[in-house]
Amino acid sequence: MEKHEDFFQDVFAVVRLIPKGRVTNYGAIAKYLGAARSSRMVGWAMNAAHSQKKKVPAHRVVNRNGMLTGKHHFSTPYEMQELLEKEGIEVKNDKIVDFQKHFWEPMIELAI
DNA sequence: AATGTGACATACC
DNA sequence: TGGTATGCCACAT
Repeated sequence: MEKHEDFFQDVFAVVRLIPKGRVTNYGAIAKYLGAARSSRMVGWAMNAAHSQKKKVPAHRVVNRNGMLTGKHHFSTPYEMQELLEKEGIEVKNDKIVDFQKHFWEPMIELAI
């Protein structure tokens, strides 16, 4: 087996697979990658998403509560919410409305 | 090698 | 409801 690529790259790959209008959380991604307890790393990977040449829809990744905790890391705090709303996701009080409804679970969608 | 960090998750008060 | 504490693990210095 080849050695794993950077954990970051795996995270980015999954995030890019998130369909438009869907969202997921850090824990789910971590779990999908086989590192269920590395949810923090997923968030941290997003921090590096900015340096990636390929765009990473980081706005589709929120915390377990559906809260836009990472919005401060965008160009503007509004960008994240606007992007989500543009995709048909309603955001109220920095929190996604009907989060479960829009939730996208890699484990299922990617049919491991 | 050791220490610090973090866009989380969970537990506790 | 919200602050604090702890576990967790990959990465930066």
